[in-house]
Amino acid sequence: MKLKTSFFLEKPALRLAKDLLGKVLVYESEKGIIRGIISETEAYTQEDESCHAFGGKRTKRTETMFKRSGYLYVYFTYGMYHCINIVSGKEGIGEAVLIRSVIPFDEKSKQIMINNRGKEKDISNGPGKLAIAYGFNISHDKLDLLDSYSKVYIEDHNIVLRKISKTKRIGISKAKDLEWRFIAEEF
DNA sequence: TACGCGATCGTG
DNA sequence: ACGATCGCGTAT
Repeated sequence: MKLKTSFFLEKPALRLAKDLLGKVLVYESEKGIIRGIISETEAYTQEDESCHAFGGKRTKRTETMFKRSGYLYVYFTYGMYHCINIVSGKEGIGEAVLIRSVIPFDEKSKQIMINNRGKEKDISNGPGKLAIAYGFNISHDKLDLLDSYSKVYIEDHNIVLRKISKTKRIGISKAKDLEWRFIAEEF
């Protein structure tokens, strides 16, 4: 079932980061429907130095993070990769959850991902990789996952998680010690 | 207008 | 361990 407003509404980043594990990120792409089980996330809040919206910093890029929960925040990094986030918290507060890894939900999704990636291994186990696997880019920024006509949304398939671990975040230079990275280890 | 650097990835 | 590659943010 498609997750609606009540799942996202005003949910803080740390909570949403955990709740998204085991849920399914769906994109009705032109090449077919792509489903992936979210297996790794990271939380970013405006009190957090490594967050793009640290201290309430609103720029053209970060503006999306200040929307209400449930919007897609897409940014371009390292001159070649896109990263996908889901906005959390209340409108006017800059925070989001980075989707770091997904597991293809079914064979058809996997084939589309492989096709988009141009290889068979390690197709969606990293934020830049999964963006390529789905075909997401900056044009997908500011999509509203709660809009009933949206081609991007989250589904609940009642996947049971046996083990969730919490670690330090990756690839950042500030606020390194916060354990705001969440990984679904066993399903 | 100029410049330093990054919520990454693939190769070596 | 390191280079690719370029938009963003901050400073000039």
